Amino acid sequence: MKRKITLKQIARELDVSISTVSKALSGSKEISEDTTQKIQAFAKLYNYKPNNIALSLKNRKTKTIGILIPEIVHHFFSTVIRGIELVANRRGYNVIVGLSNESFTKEIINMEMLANGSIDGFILSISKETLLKQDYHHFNATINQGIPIVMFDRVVNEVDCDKVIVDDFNGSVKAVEKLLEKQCKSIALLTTMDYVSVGRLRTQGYIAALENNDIHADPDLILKINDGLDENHLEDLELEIEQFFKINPSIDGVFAVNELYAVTAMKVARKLGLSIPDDVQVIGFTDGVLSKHATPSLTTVSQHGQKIGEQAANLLIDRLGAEEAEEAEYTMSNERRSDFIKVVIETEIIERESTK
Amino acid sequence: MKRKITLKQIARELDVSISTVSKALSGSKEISEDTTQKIQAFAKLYNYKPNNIALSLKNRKTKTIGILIPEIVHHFFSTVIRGIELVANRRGYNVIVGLSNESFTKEIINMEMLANGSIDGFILSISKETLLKQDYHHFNATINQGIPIVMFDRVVNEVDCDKVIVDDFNGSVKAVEKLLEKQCKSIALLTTMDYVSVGRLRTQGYIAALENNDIHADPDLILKINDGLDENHLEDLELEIEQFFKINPSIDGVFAVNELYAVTAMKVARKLGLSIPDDVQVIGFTDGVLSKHATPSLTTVSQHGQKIGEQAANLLIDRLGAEEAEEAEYTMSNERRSDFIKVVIETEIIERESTK
DNA sequence: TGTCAACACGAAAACGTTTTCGCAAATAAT
DNA sequence: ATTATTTGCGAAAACGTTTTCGTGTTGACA
Repeated sequence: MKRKITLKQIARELDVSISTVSKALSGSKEISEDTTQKIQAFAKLYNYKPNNIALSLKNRKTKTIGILIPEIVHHFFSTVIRGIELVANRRGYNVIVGLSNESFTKEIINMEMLANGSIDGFILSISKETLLKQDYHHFNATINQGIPIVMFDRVVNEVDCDKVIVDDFNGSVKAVEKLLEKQCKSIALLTTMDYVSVGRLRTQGYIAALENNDIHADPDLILKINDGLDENHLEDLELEIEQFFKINPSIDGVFAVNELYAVTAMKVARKLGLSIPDDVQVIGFTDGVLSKHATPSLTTVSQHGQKIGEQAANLLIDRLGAEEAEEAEYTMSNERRSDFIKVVIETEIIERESTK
Repeated sequence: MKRKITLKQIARELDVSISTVSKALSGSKEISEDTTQKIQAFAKLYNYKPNNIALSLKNRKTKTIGILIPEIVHHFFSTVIRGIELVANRRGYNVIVGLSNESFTKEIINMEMLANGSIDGFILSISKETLLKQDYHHFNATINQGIPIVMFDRVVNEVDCDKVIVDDFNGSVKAVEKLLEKQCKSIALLTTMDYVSVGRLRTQGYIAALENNDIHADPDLILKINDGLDENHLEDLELEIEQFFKINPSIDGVFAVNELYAVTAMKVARKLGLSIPDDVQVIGFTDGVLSKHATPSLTTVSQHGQKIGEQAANLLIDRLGAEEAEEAEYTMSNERRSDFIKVVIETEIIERESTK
């Protein structure tokens, strides 16, 4: 069990100073060719690699990004992580993951844990509880400490930072207009409570699309589902949707703000003897495994999670680079209130079997 | 933009030494109550938190675990991560994630990147390419450097470390026996190529279960699917399975080693006019979103990914603790070849609509 | 032979902690 | 009043780097 070798050990072994070793390894021309050769050979032999922690301490940056998301067992979030990891790695960064579990407190604890030097910046999506509480002080505190944040998907105006969002509004508009185009006359909306910003935006898109086509949005056709825990009370969800269908037999099109609602709607419809897409057409938001492999496969609004992750990572790393540059220059007394960027990722409709 | 405050700054501000501050904050009784009060108040006011990097350097441990998995957009792996994160956090550890993307090279690069001080230990699942190459030197090298590894799911005998595995063999046996119990006479197996150890084990379980019941396993009923990239050539997968069904019309039961194969089989069966579960019953391995929400919902062998993650994390952290203890004791010249633990997580059959 | 660069290298500081040890002053014991 | 013991604090080392600034040795040049 050989611990990793350090500069000091190499120095002692070769009877030179630590500085000489360091310089030789970085190829400084301050050191003679002879010693450089010798040192490099020795280092290679013992597989020397500089200790990251020591470097982090010295450089006051860790080259790692903190990701903070509400839940990881979730297709959308994991694609985002994949995107982040992809560009982070390409640009020499590591990725450390924290899970808030939709809890305000865990979000804060996680942030504080990572903000103490472990990471250079955050990429995060806000937990539901935080959204409910509307308490964003921890984000602002972190930013004030000089740690940049990039928010994605679930973002909020109260925090000044770069943001990457899905074009929820237009995505919904597109979806609903697609249904209209396919001759749906009575389009229902399956959505979440309003405090989830994406839910709200998608609802607005639904309404706007209808009104664009001179159709008055009938409140009875909107089902706001209280998703305390989503996955877990599947029965309730099914029941609720079934009731909804029974009360509104006119429904011939369904737009659901997530996959689960969409496939559940299909299930219920079939149970009620309705055929898809002949009697009811369905479009969901979020293009995940479910949509692809459901029968019939589901037409969806794809969010391009990976692209979101990539963009977020690029924004963050760019900003980290910029900060460094600023510090290097004359200290920029003019407090450059650098403007923050909001990237909107366009959605795309993927047509499958649940629409005609 | 106030950088985080350090001991040094507090010391300067309060006109005491750094050591005094440090001691006061840790509540050492070496320091008078007066100064302690003063210092603690000041620290609280300025929200002092010790710098993690500095601590890591000093203590030569980072309190973070490196997770290295082939793919994150995958229900099973993300549940494992959730499990790891859960106990890691509870036990004061952070979690840093690397993705190998099933690539041998990326696996090595990632390991080396993290092994240079960034983490205290690894939890990993081996990439397919590595499995194919059968080159495990990087794992052993890491272990020799004193960095413990815990492998899960895709493990390998050639590396001496703790392991957490699913009881693939018995899971398969249970599944097949369940089908037999439900009066299936001709049970097909949809599996992967043999180099994926879990695929092999599940295949063995299938054969054993049949033989236990005095049925000769018919090679024609075994379809080994070459999943170069799984998700991406869905069409091919469907076609291949369809051919298989046509050649073997006797099939009245299907056991698939993963969800995707199972739902695809159901899709194909339905397409061929077979009804599920009346004509064909299906059981899949891996209990993910697909199984739960497919129609009909899929009877599966659940792997308890989260439990696997929790166990793995506990094993690793226990070992890290043990190491520390060893160092503390007299240096243990007797080279305690500590025996490694292999935890087997039992599977469980979750019955749903795809079986009678 | 004396002066000056160039060369090759080392000492030391810095990043932010914790901890051991030493030392003075204050208190206690004789 | 003298010695012994506590009390309260600071100096310094250590973790592993990089980098700035010296400094001694060599060779060239006048």
